[in-house]
Amino acid sequence: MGASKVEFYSPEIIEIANIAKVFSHPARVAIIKHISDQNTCICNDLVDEIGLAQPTISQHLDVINKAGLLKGDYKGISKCYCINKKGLQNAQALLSQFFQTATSKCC
Amino acid sequence: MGASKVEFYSPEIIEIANIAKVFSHPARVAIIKHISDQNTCICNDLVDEIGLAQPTISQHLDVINKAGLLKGDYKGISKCYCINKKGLQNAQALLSQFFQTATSKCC
DNA sequence: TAGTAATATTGCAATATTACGATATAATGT
DNA sequence: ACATTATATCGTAATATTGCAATATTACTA
Repeated sequence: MGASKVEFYSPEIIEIANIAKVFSHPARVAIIKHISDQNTCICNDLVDEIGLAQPTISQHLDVINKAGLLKGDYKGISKCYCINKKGLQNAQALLSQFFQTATSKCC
Repeated sequence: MGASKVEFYSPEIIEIANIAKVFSHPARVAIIKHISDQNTCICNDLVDEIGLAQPTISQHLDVINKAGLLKGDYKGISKCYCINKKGLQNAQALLSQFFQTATSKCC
């Protein structure tokens, strides 16, 4: 991020930024889109689909997961990732509330 | 961004990521929030409000502006930034459409 | 025209992110 | 137990972002 001064912002603002950061890389948008399209997913699928190496996909999945947007269950060897609907809805609510307020107040 | 492979993604996905990137830093969220709260704004205000140096604020404003989220008019010496309501609504629409599709399809 | 104030640009240092090869871990099948 | 397969972690190189001091630019004013 560069020399960061994140500590000065309100929790609400930091939360918005953190959510947006998840979607700020096309690989993660593509991953979320692909998983939700499939309803369920295996990581190896993603490697073929997205065109990035397996560790890179794993890393992106971790970011998405830490934001609370994934549910992962092991089914045999492969890990089945699903979108955490509640998490995604929560993210949507936070962003749309921010947008709502901003657009209603602006000139 | 690190070694980047942005070229492989669909225009829709890249657009989502680009919009999200604007909101992915708390300073920019705070700037957008402050400007919309005030309806109109002078950059020097932001320096006091956000607690970053003037060049840094100017840089962030440029990012927000290039995403089409600002309207700037010179009124005297100071530049009056307003939120571009259409741009913000467009951003909101794109994101909420993505969320809508994702949540409706996921398990 | 010189001085002042507001904003933009430049250059650079500090930090964060991204990508991937190598390797570790975990579960399954033989 | 050993090989195989799927995923995670580690280490590191390449790149991007952030922040600011110094400086330039622009508009106003005396």
